[in-house]
Amino acid sequence: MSLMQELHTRITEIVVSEFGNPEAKAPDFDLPPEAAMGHLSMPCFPLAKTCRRAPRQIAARIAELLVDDPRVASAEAAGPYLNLRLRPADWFAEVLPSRLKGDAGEGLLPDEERRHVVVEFSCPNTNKPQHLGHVRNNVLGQSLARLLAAVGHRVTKVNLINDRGIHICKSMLAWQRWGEGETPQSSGLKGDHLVGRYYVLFAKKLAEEEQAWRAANGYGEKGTPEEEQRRSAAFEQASGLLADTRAMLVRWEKEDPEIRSLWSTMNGWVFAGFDETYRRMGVTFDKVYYESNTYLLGRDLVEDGLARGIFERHESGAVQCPLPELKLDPKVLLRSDGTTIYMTQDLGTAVERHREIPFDEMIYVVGSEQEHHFKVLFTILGKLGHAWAEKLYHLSYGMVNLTTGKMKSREGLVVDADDLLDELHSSCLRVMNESERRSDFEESKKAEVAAALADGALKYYVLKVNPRLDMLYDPQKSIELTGDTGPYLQYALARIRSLVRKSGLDPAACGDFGALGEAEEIELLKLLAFWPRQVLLAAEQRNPARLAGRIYDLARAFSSFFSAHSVFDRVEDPALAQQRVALAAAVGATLEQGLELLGIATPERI
RNA sequence: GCGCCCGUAGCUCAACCGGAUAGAGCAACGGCCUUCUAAGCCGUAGGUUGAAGGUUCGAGUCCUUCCGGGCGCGCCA
Repeated sequence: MSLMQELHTRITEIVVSEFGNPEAKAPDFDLPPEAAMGHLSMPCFPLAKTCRRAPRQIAARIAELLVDDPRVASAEAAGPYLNLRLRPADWFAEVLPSRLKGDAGEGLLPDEERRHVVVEFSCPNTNKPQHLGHVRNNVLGQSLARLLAAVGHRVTKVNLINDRGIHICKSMLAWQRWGEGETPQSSGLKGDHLVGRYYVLFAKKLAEEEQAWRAANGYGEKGTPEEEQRRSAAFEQASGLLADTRAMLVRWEKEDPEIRSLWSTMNGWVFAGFDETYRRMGVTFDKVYYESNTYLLGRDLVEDGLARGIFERHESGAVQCPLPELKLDPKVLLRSDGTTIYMTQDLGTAVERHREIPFDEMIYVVGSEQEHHFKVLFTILGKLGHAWAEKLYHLSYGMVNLTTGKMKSREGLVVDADDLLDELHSSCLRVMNESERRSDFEESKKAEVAAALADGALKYYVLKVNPRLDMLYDPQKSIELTGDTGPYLQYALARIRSLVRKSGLDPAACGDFGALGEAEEIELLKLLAFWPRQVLLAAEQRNPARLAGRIYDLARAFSSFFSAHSVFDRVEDPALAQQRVALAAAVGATLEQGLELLGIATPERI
């Protein structure tokens, strides 16, 4: 048990014995708002009711009884708050070795709370390259998976690629019609970018067709909203391009060899492109599924539900699920022509997934615009009698908006993931080339470091924002490399590594910490002591942004310490140098763990 | 119309599920490299937390109403 835990237990004992309240449990320790107040604080308000005593009296009494505790250097009541100071040497001796070894400590869940968690994320379409929205998804999913694993869960990362459907046929049709046999090789384009180009081209040709159609029908002027809606619907019926696309989908479903061949060729290009982007971002999966293999799942499930009276047949012939508990209209699960829809597939996929991987919990990392869909999905699975439906969770994240407005992939108004990484890469290179300190870097080394920094800049930019919120992407700000950024964190870590290396001292060889005690050192100690709990909280709340903030706090505290004090150079007392190196190394190990949990690269030198 | 989410410094975001004086970065201004990495550090300035009520020892956080914004409510995916 850690010192903090011991003291917490001790305080609970005091509360029980002093105030005769067997139910009471001391509130969690907090950091006092001012360092001068002490190391730990505890508000005593929550105890007031059950102890039937004023908070300040409780704080005072606990302080009184703790003064003689050998683990405590000082204990005082500041009004209703209890402020404690530990003996720094003892606290350092406990925390530093533990952080150096990367012990999870309180950050590790007890065996009975560990689960097998499936995290499904990324799930791209094969009709376009990945953009910033996908980046947010990838980076969130990857980080969440690592966080959950870090606190003791077993995690399976899963990707379900949307590789079929009418939208895929659009890029296929455009390539077939206007591509003139262009390939990634002939064009020098990454496969996903090439296909994306034809998806955009399709949208352009369709818009032209619609314009011509409107002109021919005398719809030059914009009508009322109702009229416009009718016209759009009429155009959808009249469009030759759309009709051809639908025909292509039918041929695809009939496994027409020509269409299937075109499909696998173009998908192959996209997969190769995706692989490169994933590799670049350090995103990996334990299992990859393809919708072309799973899209038929679910029909039997619906038929079965119909037979069991859970679903009903509408007079049109469609099968639907009534949803009075959500106060919603019935959700159609099979169209009147018997075909399946998105929801049907998701139902089938979930059931199949649980059969294959008997998870305790599954997290879908999907944009917030699908909250309604998942609410309905989980409800229907529950109605079908799957107890695990309660263990499904939609990690809903907000949209990434641009300073110029919304992203629209059909119109090519997106920030492309690869382009953005390239831009960040050259920005990092430029800074390195301008720096005299880095004049001895080899060119290949520079490129390697720039890649790592670009990785950190992008991921941290995305991860530091609470997933739930929409975020704004500002191209100017995102290539900033100073201040609250990924490179700042990576830089702090690289400095520590260099420092420890140059000191020639073994951080682990340090047994005594009596020389430490400067304000900046204590600040670091507190952050390190709370670290395992922060990891646990971030995992519990499924919020990497929480951890990102704590990593930044730690890096900033170290930078302050580093500016204020010499670690070993010109430090007279060898014991002090040794202890400061151990402190630096412990911070380094923690930063390293934190960055790893965010999926951010940690270059040795910067 | 109904449902969900958001509104904090000029801008982008924090605030450890209700705790002490709401914090960072960027932008602005002023300092700090013959010493362990200046992608750094220190300082100045910047706020009626959209508005009004309420709940309580205590509210940016919870409740109500209003204002403003986003996203949904397909036999599309």
